[in-house]
Amino acid sequence: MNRSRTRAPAGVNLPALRHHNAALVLDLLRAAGAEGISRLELAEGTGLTPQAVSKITARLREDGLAAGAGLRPSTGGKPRTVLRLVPDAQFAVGLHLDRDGLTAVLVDLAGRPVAVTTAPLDLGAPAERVLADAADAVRDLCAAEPHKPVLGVGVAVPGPLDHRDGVLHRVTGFPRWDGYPLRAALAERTGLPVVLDKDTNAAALALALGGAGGGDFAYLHLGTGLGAGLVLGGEVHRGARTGAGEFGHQTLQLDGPLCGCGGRGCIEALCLAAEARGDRGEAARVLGTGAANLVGLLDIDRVVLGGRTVAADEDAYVRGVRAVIEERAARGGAGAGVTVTVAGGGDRPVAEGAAQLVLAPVFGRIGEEKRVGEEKEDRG
Amino acid sequence: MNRSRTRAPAGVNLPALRHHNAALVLDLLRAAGAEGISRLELAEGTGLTPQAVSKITARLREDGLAAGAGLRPSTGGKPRTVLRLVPDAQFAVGLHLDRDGLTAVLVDLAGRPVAVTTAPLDLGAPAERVLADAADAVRDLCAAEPHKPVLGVGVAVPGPLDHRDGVLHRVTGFPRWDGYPLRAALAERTGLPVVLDKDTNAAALALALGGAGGGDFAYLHLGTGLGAGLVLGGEVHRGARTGAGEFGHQTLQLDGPLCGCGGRGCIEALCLAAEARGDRGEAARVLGTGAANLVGLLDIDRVVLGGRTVAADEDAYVRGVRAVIEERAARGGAGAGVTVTVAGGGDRPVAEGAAQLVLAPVFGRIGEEKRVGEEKEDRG
DNA sequence: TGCACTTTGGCAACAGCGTTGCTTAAGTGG
DNA sequence: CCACTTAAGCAACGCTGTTGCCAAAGTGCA
Repeated sequence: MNRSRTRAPAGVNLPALRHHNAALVLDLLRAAGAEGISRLELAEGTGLTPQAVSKITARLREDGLAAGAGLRPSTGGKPRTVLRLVPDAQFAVGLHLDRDGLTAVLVDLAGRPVAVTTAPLDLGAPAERVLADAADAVRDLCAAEPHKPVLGVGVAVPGPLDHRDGVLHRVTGFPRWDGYPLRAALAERTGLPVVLDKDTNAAALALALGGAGGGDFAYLHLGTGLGAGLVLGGEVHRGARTGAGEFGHQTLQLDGPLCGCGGRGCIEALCLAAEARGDRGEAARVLGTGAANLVGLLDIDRVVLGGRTVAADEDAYVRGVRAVIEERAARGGAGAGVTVTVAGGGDRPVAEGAAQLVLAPVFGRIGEEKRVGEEKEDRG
Repeated sequence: MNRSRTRAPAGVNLPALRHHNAALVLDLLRAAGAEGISRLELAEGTGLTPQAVSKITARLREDGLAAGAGLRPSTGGKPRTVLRLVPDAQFAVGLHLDRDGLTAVLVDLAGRPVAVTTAPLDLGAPAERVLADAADAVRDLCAAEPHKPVLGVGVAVPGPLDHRDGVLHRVTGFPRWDGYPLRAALAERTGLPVVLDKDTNAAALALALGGAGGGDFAYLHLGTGLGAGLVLGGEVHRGARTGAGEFGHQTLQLDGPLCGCGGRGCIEALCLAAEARGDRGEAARVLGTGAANLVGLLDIDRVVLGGRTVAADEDAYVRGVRAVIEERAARGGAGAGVTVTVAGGGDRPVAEGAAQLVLAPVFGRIGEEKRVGEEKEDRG
């Protein structure tokens, strides 16, 4: 009786099944990239029969989402036909609303950016103004690929927010946005579906789909603050209220120095203080200790570092974090085989990840259950 | 190309769809308990049409898994027929192998124990001996409900292990078990399917299904050591190598006192040291700080405490942990509305949770994807 | 008491899914 | 040139949930 509320209705009928399997095939096509993938490999990857894959791919080709891409060398019989995703069949817009700037990007189905816009932005300005700027950026980008369907707009924002409702909370430093229904407002302005998420989650999603291996991982963003994006089981973990990933204010030093949040011994405070006094080794060690805690708690495969502070000296941070994790693993603790890397690419991955928020359902990554029994609106 | 390995083949065909929907209905029937649930409520809960629910429940009734249970009062028309789960249609065995004792329980489909056995056990004894004791306990319990199908045996064990392979790792204090394929060995002995998991995960699963509300939560077990079981998105989070939940050796005090694991400032060391010197308030504060970290990182709804050390003074621990979380929430951090409770029931929930490891797939909770394309063995 | 109305739930027909059995296409190798 | 191998489509099929319709079983007012 109580669980019926906590679990979304997940009954599956035939259209939902069809959509699910098609998304699965599309996901494999995307992962295969430009080199493509054969029908039999798709069958193996999905667990479906080759005949079912043939039917599904035939539909995808009819819809213009897939196309043939040559033949494999024969292995003694008829050579396999290679299929590939048609990346420019559909597009999505990614928007990164930061404290001082706006980055907008139009990506194709493969996630590759085909147009990028950056502009200064004052998050402290009236909502109408910010909204207008954002809507303008979306309109300009859509003009880059006229007559091609744009699936929607993904928006990445710094502060706390609710991914489900698309409502902002107290964006740090900009209390005016508290309770603002950004998703609904932007959807009305643009006439497109809008998805809202935290910037760290968008970055994590971009990394999860960015080719650099699968597995569970944590993206740790160290800029003026410290936050995390978690990918567990191949999906972004947001928690019930999109609050997951509050990494900066984890206590790492009981009764430690006071932090801006009012707590004591927060990772963020310790890390930034060390960085401020020039002790980058200590900053990396603090970050690494927090990362090692996370690795042990969630049993993740990799840690990815990003943000301006890390970018200032990537090597030092990677080595420092890696050292702490490896030391703990060597003692018999968790963390053996965990890789530590940097995200690279500056802030653009955030905007691209925001666009992936829109693309994810197409490939069956998230938001699947919302479609059951609903009719999709078709917008041109 | 790389993602095909990280993601299990999830293609869905018609038998899989049928099983999925039937499991969904069974889950709602279980949640409804003895008071039952009507077809229309099932339809609303699953998102399927009433007619589909009628077909599915008809099959369940034929299989003896569901039965009628009276009528609802009429609301102006034909009264609804109430359906309920038939709990004693099938059973499952739960085994809790602890360092010094063995608890075995036979539960029905509703998760209620119908027979319990406890016996002393020496985990340091030869594997043959431990295995024989476990198999005997299983045989004795099965005799309690003869001629009724037993779905399998769930086994909860303290140390690190691999849930997927069913292989033990270095069980703390008992290095001999390292690499022992307990699942396969016990499956051969008993002739039943066996599922292996950590004791904290089993306890968490029992709590997740134990009626006390849904939502994501963490079970923190403080006994001779400190571990955690995480339930995220309604399912137990194990991580890729079943390593998730290593909570005791999270660093909470940089350069703090040395821990038995070789690290410094581990929660476990700080907490148990405070407890040893009689400072229970400090022990609770340490535990609460770790819990607050976890609440912020994962955005969970509740924290459940358990274990012998907590049981010695439940009030002190609950109040202490709650105080830390509420203080952080009051400052504007995460944790508003998070409840802190104790598990209660001593160690028996672990054995019951172990049995739930076997029942979970029946209700579509976990291990769904393994069934696609495979034929289930039927054992009587 | 009887009739109108509401609500439940099953029967029958149906569209559409992946599967199976078979055929055709398109290569390699002796 | 022929035997063999492998890939991929066609047709028939079983089974899914859905739809349209109707019987069953109540309530409530005349």
